Amino acid sequence: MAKMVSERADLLPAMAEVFREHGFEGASIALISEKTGLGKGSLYHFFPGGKEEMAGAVLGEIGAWFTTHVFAPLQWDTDAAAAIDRMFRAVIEYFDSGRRVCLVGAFALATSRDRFAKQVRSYFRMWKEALATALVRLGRDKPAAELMAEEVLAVIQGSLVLARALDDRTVFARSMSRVKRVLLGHQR
Amino acid sequence: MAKMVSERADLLPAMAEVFREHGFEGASIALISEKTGLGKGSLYHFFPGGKEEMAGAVLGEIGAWFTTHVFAPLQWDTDAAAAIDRMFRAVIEYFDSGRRVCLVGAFALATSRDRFAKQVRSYFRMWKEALATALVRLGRDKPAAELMAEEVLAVIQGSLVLARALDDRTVFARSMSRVKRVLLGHQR
DNA sequence: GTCTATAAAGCGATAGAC
DNA sequence: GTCTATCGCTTTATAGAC
Repeated sequence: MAKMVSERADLLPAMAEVFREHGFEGASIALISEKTGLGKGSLYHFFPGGKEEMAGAVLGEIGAWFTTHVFAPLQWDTDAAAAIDRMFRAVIEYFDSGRRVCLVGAFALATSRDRFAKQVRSYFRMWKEALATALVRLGRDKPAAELMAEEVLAVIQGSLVLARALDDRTVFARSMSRVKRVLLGHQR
Repeated sequence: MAKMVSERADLLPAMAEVFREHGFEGASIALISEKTGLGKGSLYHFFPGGKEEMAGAVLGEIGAWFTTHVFAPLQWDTDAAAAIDRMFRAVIEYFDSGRRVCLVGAFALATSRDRFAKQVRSYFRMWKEALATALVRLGRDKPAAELMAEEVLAVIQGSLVLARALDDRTVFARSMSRVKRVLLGHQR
């Protein structure tokens, strides 16, 4: 077995999965080491700040992914309806139809909220603003668009909670198509 | 300072608060001991099963509270509109207008879900069924009522996530009044 | 029923060889 | 850059005095 040389970015997906499944406190360095296949020493080499830096980096990557694939299209695409449609596709795929938890939402509920408050708030604020912008472009007035955006985010997060609680992935798919229908005005 | 003699039930509210604020893994016995004002020895006297039994008892009490104050009225009250109205009052007060997290929802997202899957599922199933029953009594047909109930629960849970993430308690109040208006058909 | 003392295990983090 | 060994601390849980 050859010794592998890693890059920081390569570790993030596996680390993200551990944090998603076990939460910040539940994700032990031993477990992260096991799931990334890297010894503790190597982990601390890449993340001298320890577990907190690891979780911060994971949140950062999640934020970047959503910025590229969801927020930016919503904000700037001239075809707002198409951007919203793509948002739902991306969300359904990302959260694996409700089988996968939203790490940012989970962190928001837990103790970790305090540690990562800035990143957590920024994630939801950007999403809300981007979606509201798309809705304005679709003809809604600003205040109504912001209320709608807020409700959509709440339904997404709540459906993830409910899907997991009821152990029923149909919940998430159902909620997403319902909300999409409301947003796009029964077009499809 | 006189030595106090406690009852198991008296400890549950303080323990619930610790679990809410720190999650299952974050709630250490030392912290629970501090917040209940009881030594570790006493805690293990009441809960020989340790932390898992403590969390289970807390979930049990939460379930009982909601059964009495929310589920039963929804299920059996002949005035369904009044029962729904009271549900929202109870929920807003219980979750302290969004400042307080839903422990059951938080457990659903975290590792603890697996341990307490039965209690978590039961809580949401009972709530959904009770609310759907009230909606049927209000004139909706069964399938529509169940969909609405599902969405209401999702909005409640999601609003709690969002309120905490954005650190904005107006989110929760706003969502609740919006959802209530939809359910009761713009009556008030 | 309450407490303190303590055991045994796991934790995050570091040191240092390679 | 990777690993193993280890430190120091906290954890859950128990034992036993009162």
